[in-house]
Amino acid sequence: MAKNLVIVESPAKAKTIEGFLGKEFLVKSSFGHVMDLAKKNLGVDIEKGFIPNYEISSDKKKIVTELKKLAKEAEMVWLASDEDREGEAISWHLFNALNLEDKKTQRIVFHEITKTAITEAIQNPRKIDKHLVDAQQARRVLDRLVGFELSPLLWKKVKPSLSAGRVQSVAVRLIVDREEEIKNFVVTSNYRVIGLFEVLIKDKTIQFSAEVPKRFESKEEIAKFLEKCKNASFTVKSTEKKPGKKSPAPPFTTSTLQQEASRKLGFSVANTMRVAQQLYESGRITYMRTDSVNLSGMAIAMAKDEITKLYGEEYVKIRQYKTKSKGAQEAHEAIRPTYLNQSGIDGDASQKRLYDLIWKRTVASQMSDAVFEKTNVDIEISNHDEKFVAKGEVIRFDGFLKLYMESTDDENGQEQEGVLPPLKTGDKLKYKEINGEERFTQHPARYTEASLVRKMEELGIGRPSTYAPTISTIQKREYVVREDREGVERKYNCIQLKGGEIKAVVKKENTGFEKSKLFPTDIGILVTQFLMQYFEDIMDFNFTASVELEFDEIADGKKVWNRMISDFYGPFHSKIENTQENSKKFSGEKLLGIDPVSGQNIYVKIGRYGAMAQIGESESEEKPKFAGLKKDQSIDDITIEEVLELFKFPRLLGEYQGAEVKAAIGRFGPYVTHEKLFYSLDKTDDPVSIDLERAIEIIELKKQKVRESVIKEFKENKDVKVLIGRYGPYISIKKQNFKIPKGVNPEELTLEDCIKISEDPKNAPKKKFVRKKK
DNA sequence: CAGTGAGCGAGCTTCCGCTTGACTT
Repeated sequence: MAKNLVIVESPAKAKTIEGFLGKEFLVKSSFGHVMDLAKKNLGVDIEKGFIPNYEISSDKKKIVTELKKLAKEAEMVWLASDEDREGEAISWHLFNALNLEDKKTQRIVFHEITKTAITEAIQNPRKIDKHLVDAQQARRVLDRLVGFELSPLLWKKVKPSLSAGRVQSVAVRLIVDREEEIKNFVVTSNYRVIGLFEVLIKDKTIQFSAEVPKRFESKEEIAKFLEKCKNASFTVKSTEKKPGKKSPAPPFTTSTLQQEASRKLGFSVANTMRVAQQLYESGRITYMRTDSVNLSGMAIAMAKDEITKLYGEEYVKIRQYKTKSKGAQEAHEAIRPTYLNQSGIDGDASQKRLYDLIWKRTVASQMSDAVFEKTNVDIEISNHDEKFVAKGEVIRFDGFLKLYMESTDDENGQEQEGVLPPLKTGDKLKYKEINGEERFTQHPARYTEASLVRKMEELGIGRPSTYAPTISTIQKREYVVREDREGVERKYNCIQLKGGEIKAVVKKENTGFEKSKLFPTDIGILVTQFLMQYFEDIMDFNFTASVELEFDEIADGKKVWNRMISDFYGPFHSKIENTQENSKKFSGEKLLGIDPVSGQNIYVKIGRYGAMAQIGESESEEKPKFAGLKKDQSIDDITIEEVLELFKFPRLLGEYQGAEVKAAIGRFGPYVTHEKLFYSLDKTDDPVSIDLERAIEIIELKKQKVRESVIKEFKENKDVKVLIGRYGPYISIKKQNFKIPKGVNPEELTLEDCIKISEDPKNAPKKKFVRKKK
């Protein structure tokens, strides 16, 4: 029996550490937090001074039982959760949940997973820091109070099942605000002029381009300028050389990894985290949820060796990076390869690509600066005050660029500055062509998942472990959608001087194209408006940062945690009560126009089931008519014609096999119905224009699919069927589904087998909440 | 799965941050 039990947070970490510690130590993991506020109700006793009601999380009962047993048998228990607020709380929860004794419990922390660091930690144990635990309790209770008082208010005032919270609501606000900025953005245009020049050097003609620094306001102004250029001579007036340098980006944190993987590999935030988890579990990289850019001494030494071996000593430059992000807790290292001498790994394509990115970024971070020589050449126009400027860039020493260059979010990219010919003052130049081109100003860019994470990190909102889940929550709640949008064609003016002639042409370009961008939905906009109106302080971008300061004071023992919560809760709760009583239903109702048939008002608004249109007044005696909007329609920009179309449903298409076929739009999108059965339409079908022929095609196709899905039927009992679905074969009995136990051949199932399987409580279907019918 | 939208009242939804598998019709 092991004398010592060490408990860490992650099982992969436990495995590594056990190797360092020898037989006397058993290393186990808690799989993160083991206790949390009660799931039901508020979980906080407000009257008694915000006493939290903790319980062991349902998915941790098993591990707690096991750890309890091991702790009892051990002589000493070492709580080795991470060295941050949450980690301290995990240790404290373990202490309570495992009924540990003070005298046989030690708290240890280490910053890197090396034998030295761990041995040193064991030699320097301490006790649980109760102040730090209190800071975590304050964080936890505040989030629960905010989330569990705001959400029910939304259910009542806006729509059921919605959610609000310190992090997610601000994330949605960022996207809503950005869309508003874009809507209000006024596009203007101006002209830039680029000349293609020729110079004769050693009997060779060399071409290069130069730009007029000034932007021209109009076509006419450009034409005048080009007219002058026709007869002008061009001379190099001055050349200037300046040295420049570029430094590598720091090693990856969760947030920067998500950004780079999005830009360079096109990964979603969730995908990046899934692949990184796989790399971590197979021991390829260090921990992937971190806000630290720090590398261990060992990692730096490995990087130095590797760079020297690959490129030589002049490429090495050891650097210590400092984190800039707000609220960083730095319990881990930066994300880096475990073994820097492995430049590649086995694995699937995603794993290889992500590893390659991490390896390059890490190694490059310890390499020399790239050194440039920048050249500026001014070109005089003999009959005009304006000048042309040619810019060139030559790399004198590539340094880290040999390996890796961080990409940017700027979609237009910078102009590539090429190599200029060796120009001297007084050189005479000839123009080949001079082009004036209309350029448009651009609205601020919509967020991608990764650029939203960057913004959140900048504001100190959310943590490395929650970026990906938060992004998926706001999409799951349908506050935000991630979409591609097609661009539109735009015309722009060009004027060219070539061979002494000036020619104007209109060219076309595609603009407004968006790939995987985040757009707010009607409901996202509405909820944001509601929260901004009644809870501006929670929606303030600095709210998290300011409560974080208070958490720090609690951690330092300068503030009592439940006093801080009490000070916050008082005014917050009055606002909740006030809004509850004094505000009306918040539906975003908008008067769209008049119904030409009835002469009544047409409104659009958000109802219990989402966006809808209404003809007539809610308060009138005669009940108004309602119609749901289609999924891709928005109350923001729907037209009255589109709304009137919606009221034409259900449309009778005709008869098929003696029964009516109708088309309509339901909760799950457009469908046709026939003999009381429903058939969803394809994305390409439009319920407004679909004809009987196509409807029959859809009906027959679905019927065919249903027939094909049947593996077995029983004459004796028509209710019982063996079917094949998305996840393989299953048993269906009167709309209830049961999975087939492993090792059973579905073809050989008898009716008795099926009934037996369905009656086994182990296979009972999960209880699902079904909305009651009226 | 399904054609709702008033109001009533039952029972339900909801937060953030720490961790992985179990599980889906």
